[in-house]
Amino acid sequence: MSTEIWISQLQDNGYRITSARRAVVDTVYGSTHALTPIEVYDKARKKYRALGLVTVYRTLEKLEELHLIQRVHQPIGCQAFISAGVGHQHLLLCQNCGQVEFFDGDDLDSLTKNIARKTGYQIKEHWLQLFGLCVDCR
Amino acid sequence: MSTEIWISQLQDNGYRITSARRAVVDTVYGSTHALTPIEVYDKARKKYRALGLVTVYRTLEKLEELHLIQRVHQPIGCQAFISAGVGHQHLLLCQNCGQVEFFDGDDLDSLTKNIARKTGYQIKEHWLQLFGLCVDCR
DNA sequence: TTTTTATTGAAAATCGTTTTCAATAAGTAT
DNA sequence: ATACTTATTGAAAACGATTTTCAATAAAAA
Ligand SMILES: [Mn+2]
Ligand SMILES: [Mn+2]
Ligand SMILES: [Zn+2]
Ligand SMILES: [Zn+2]
Repeated sequence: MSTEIWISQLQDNGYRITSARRAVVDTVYGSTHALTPIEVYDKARKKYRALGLVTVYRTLEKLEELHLIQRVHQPIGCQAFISAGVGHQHLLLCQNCGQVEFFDGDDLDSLTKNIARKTGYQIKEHWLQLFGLCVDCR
Repeated sequence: MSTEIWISQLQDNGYRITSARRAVVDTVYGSTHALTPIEVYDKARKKYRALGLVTVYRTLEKLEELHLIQRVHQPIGCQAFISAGVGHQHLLLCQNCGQVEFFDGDDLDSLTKNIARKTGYQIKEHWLQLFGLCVDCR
């Protein structure tokens, strides 16, 4: 499990592999914190100085399109990205340090059935996110 | 239950009641769809032509501050607002027409306890949102 | 190596939002 | 009612984030 997985995915989808894209991939892949475009830019430029902010936006766009990263919605803003989890998962965020973890095993079936019955809605999907303090911050 | 409730709330908190604010309140209060600032502006200007977009932003800011409205996060964007529910509630959104409903009675206690145990996090709050098709759209 | 063309970063354009500011009008005191 | 104080207003300018344009470059194919 390394960044080469993402690189191959880009390649397999007809995208060329460049130094700029490697720098962005290296930065975002494996980050334990959600990163905004500017944050990606600042970090990635330490690996590849000539990198342009525009390319960060364009690369994030492609990674999101390939479901390799996902946008993280937070009270402070919704522009940050994190590696996408595999399969059906949800996020757990530390309100202090911004660390992100995935969890699965939520069982919302009886809940959604209930709501569907009460409201008449046909429920297609759900967003669930937990906020709290991580082991280091509690 | 009318817009006068919001008007009083504004008044009680030292804000003056103006035609511009009435137009915004009349537009947002009771809307079954989340509205963006521009959408509020377009609708409210039919009630009060001289209204400025700036005032829409400023009024929404105050309504949010008083917890009378809340921001709605969606895949397409996170700038829209809807009347805030009372107490602990969650949103149910129609993916077709954008209608918003509230629901309560979710019991996530055992889930959060589980996740807390597995991850070591101290969980403080949660976001839960359901998406689907409303009665009219299904 | 040569050729093709996707990708690049700089600069300009655009979009949503915020700030500035002088004029106005809401609420209060007279 | 009238005068007074000051919060509120909308227009214009400023701002920050994102997107578009474009000529130069470099990745991949021939
Ligand atoms: Mn789930
Ligand atoms: Mn809940
Ligand atoms: Zn933490
Ligand atoms: Zn609908």
